[in-house]
Amino acid sequence: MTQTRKRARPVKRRPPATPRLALTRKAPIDGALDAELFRALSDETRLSLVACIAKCGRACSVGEVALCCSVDVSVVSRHLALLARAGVLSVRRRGRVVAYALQYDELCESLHALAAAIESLKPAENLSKGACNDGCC
Amino acid sequence: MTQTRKRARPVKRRPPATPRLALTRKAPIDGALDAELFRALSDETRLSLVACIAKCGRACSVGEVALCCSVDVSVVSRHLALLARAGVLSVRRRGRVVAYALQYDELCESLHALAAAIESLKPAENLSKGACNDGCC
DNA sequence: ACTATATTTGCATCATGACGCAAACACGCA
DNA sequence: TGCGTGTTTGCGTCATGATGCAAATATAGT
Repeated sequence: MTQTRKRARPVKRRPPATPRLALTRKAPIDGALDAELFRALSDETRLSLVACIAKCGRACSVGEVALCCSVDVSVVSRHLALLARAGVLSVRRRGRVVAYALQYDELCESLHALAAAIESLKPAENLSKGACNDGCC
Repeated sequence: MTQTRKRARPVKRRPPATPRLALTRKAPIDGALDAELFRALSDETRLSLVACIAKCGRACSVGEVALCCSVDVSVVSRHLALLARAGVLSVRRRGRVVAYALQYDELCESLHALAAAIESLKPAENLSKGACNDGCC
C-alpha cells in the first residue's frame, strides 16, 4: 500500500507564478480553512459563551450558560447548537438537561493543522513581501 | 518593575464552579478569541482568496487576485481590504498597484496562542466531559 | 396523568453583509 | 496636461443572521 520505491520527496515545490495558477495547486491549507468553524467563532456573543464554557472546564447546561450573557435563553440555545455543529462544542443530553462542553483536543488540532499549513507555504524571506507582481518570479 | 519577591506561581487554579463565575475569571483565551479575525475568515470567497495568495507565496495585486474567482474586482478589493484590517494580509502600495501578502508569521502566532490558551484550560479527563452540571464540582 | 422545569422551534423584526454596476479616484506615462 | 490602467467608493438589491417573544416539546418527579 505505501510507496516502496523511492519515498515521496519532501522538497518544497516552487510556488505558482500567479494566484490564478495557485488555484489549481493543492496544498494542506485547502483542507485547513474551514469557513463553518470560523463563522461559528465570528460572533461576539458566541465567543463569550465559548470562553465561559472553556474556563469552566466542564460541560455546562444551556440554562447555566444563559446566565453568562444578556441575551434570551432561546438565543443561547441556538448559539450553542451552532457551535456544536461547527465542532467547537460537544453536546450531550442528560435527562432534560443538555450539556455542552468545549472540544479542547479537536480545536487545538484544527488550529495547529492550520498553522502548519500556513507555515509550510511560507516562502524565503526575499519573496514573502513581494519583489514583483507581474508573475515574473 | 517586574515582581522581584516571589515570582508568579504557575500552578493551575481550580476552574470556576459555574460559567457565570467564569465570566469574572481572566484567562489567556480572552485575548486570543478575536472575533474580527474569525469573521474575516468566515466567508468562502475570502477564504479562496487567502488560499490563492498563500499558495502563491508572494504579494499579489487586486487585479491578479480577481482572476482567481468569479466575483467582481470591486468585491475582491473590498474583501482584501477587510482581510488586511483583520490582520490576515499585509498591504503595500506600489504605484497604482496595491499588493496584498499573507501575514504568515502573525497568523501562525495567533493560531498557536489560541491553541495554547485552550490547552491551558483543558481539565483533567474526568471533568472535561462533565460529571455534573449543578456547580457542585 | 399532571405539573414544573429545561430546552427548542416558529415567527416577526431589525441589522449586517455580499454582490454588481457605474462613477470617482490615483498614478504612471506620453 | 491628458490618457489609460488599476483600484476604490457610492448605491441599490438580495440574502443571511442575531434577537426576543410566545408556543411547543421533552422529561423528571409527584
